[in-house]
Amino acid sequence: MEFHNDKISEAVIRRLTDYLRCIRIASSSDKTLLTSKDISETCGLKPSIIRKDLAQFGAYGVKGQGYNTHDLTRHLNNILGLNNIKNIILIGAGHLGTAIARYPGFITANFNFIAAFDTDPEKIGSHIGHTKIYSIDKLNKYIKEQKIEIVVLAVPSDEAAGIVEKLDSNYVKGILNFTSMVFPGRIHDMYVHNIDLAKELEVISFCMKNCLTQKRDDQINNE
Amino acid sequence: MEFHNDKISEAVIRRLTDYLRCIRIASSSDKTLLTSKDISETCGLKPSIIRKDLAQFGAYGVKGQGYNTHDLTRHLNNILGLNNIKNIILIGAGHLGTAIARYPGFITANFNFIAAFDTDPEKIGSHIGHTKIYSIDKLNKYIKEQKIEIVVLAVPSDEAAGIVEKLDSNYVKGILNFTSMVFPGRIHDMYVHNIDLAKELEVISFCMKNCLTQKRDDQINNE
DNA sequence: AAGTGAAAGTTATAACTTTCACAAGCAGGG
DNA sequence: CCCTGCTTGTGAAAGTTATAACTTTCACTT
Repeated sequence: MEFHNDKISEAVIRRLTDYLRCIRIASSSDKTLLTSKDISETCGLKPSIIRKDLAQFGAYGVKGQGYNTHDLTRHLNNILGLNNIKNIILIGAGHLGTAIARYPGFITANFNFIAAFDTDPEKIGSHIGHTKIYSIDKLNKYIKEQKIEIVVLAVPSDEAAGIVEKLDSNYVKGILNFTSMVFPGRIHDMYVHNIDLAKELEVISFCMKNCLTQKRDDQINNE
Repeated sequence: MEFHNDKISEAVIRRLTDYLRCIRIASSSDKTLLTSKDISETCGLKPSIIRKDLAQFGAYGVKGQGYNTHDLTRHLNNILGLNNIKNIILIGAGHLGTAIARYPGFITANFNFIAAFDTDPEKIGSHIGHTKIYSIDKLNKYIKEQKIEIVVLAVPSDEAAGIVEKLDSNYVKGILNFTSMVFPGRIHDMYVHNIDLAKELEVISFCMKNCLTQKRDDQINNE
């Protein structure tokens, strides 16, 4: 990779994905150049930080003009490693798991649900879209055979810990955890990322009442 | 409210929700006291920041002992405003919307989906659990009548902007946006919170490759 | 009833992030 | 071919956050 700086925080990465989305939205129009101001208006961040984030990875812009949407998309995809298709699996084919597997955004980002796993005998053998559901007994065998690195976990919360514990960490390096179970950032050298939908609602609910400014990491006032 | 400090960042709020979840998980055992170290081990944060976060809102702990799980839960729920039931609505009763409405974590956090809205005539009149699906034409009428403050948006991405634009901002103050559409933090005085499931996968994918440390806001190394 | 250990609360500092302000430089027009 | 306007890229300053180290206080023990 061609970028010089040696340390990038997760916050920066999150913003890069935002920029990518903003470009996607904007490029539906015929504009071929976007300025940091343009992007800032879509995603609500300040132009200065957008410029700084992008400059960190190289001078992608043209002074006086802005950023070429096509080039910038390519660069961002490259930084984020989204250029090649990554096979991932789904564990738990309930309502949420099914919805996740069908979520169109994954395809855009080049993630492919190659298989799903569940305990329910009625589900085993059926499909979610093109993704076949297998018995969870075959999970680690499949992981090994297909060298699966990323797993999406959408089982009932009380089953989550047991499954994570058993996952073959020789192959699995990342877990996207949609259960209400909380895991520390790393388990057996696997990177775990917790997403709790209710949490997001809790945050928004608090922010609604207390937020005064409109920036991302809001400063909030209480009496 | 009894807390003295006047500024709280969103990051703190996110951590508070984590603590709440950690307590929930831990309190299934018979422990009545939890230390900052206990909590740190479940959620992967450092004990010092947990103590600092909690101390900011008052001295809830007992020196030498830890935090009383019951008291701390009550305090955290109080800070986050989760003690009373909040009626919310769902817009878009597709796969994702349906899964969200069924997500058990919302009930725990006292959020109640009082109604859902969709354009599909076949869905209108049917139910997701106890939540009835109405025509989207009746959306603003319903918002006004029921004084809805929080809306969960799970429609196809290309419909998102149109719906947000039309929402009655006299009542709606918070939008939880599950579409791939990106909104700035505030629109017409409504606080918008974007959740893109693919984004989380993008972040984890990057972190997997590059993360070296195990803390939340990871420091990442590239060559 | 004093002593001890353990963990909360607190403070100071280091690390990191964001913001501002300005220099640099490209494109288009005259 | 230079001049003008505009936006990037950057370096320093401001602001913010996390961390470690320290002090306090409680409960339990003897």
